[in-house]
Amino acid sequence: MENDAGHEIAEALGVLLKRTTRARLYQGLTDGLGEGVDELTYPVLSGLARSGPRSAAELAPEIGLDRSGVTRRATRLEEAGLVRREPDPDDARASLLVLTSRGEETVDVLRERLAGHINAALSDWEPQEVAVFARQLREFVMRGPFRAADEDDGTR
Amino acid sequence: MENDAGHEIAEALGVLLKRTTRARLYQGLTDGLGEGVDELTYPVLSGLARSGPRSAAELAPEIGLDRSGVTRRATRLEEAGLVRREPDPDDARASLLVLTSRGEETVDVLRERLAGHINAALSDWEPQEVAVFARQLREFVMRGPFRAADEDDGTR
DNA sequence: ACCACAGCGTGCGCCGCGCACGCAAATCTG
DNA sequence: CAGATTTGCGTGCGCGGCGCACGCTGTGGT
Repeated sequence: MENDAGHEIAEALGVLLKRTTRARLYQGLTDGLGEGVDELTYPVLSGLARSGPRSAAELAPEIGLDRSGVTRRATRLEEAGLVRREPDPDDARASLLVLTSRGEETVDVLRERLAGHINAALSDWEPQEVAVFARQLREFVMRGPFRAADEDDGTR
Repeated sequence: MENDAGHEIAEALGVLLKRTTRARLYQGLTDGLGEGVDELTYPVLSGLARSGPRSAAELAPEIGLDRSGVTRRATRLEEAGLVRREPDPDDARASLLVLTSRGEETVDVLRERLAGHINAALSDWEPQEVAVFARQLREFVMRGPFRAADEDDGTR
């Protein structure tokens, strides 16, 4: 069945995921950004930048990890000075993860690098083609079949 | 920068990768297919189905793993009766990984399930929209910024 | 005031991976 | 043809990340 788009998408995703498993996001994406930040800690940074200060437990399902995993990664970022732990003003036992100024700078750099690599790879596409693809991919990811089991619908 | 497609794609990929890290491909994708097959061994099956019998070392860069990792996964599949090791007729020290009939059936089932889930998720898209997206995604994966460091160009 | 409960961080065990070693076969060299 | 080097495979070892379960502290209800 050659013209079955589902198979084609599945195949492409398979290759993509295998690659990103190893060369996680991009070779040397986090070079020169200090010790704490790597492919593992980046999702924490990105999540915090997207949603503002949050607790580790609240961040966990979004990253697809246990709370303990987020705690460890956040600790690494804390030691690197990119994340700060603040007591939740509403709940003294909860501690909020907050990006420091250096953390915000770092995530900005990472985002810029990522977008740059992607735009460069798509430089020979038609601009409207790229725009369409971006919207479709976003839609596919949001409504597609890859939703985690215990994930809220993103409306916050 | 709202209309920068690079950022939008990067964001979507980030969410996708985080999700697929945990709920690897699809919840319950490998249910009822026996003990040996899971999200880890699937790439081996898929790779063998795509390229025919190959050695573990030859398969490794495509999966993004060390040879030893492929060996272990293949061993698991072998124990489950989905993969058979055959001595390479041209080289007695090399052993080729070959899908058994059950292995082929299994990978067919998996492919069908994956394509089914994807098509279902995209059921409210225009058919030509889906086709365009599939081609673009394939193009993006093949020529995009996520190539592994030591990977051939796919032309075989 | 007491008591179940919620939230966090951490020790423990598991699992997968990369590295390096040993063995067997092939290829090279004289 | 014989010895030496290279190639390819599988496996033992150590490392690192993860999930689970525990203990501790604070919260809310009765």
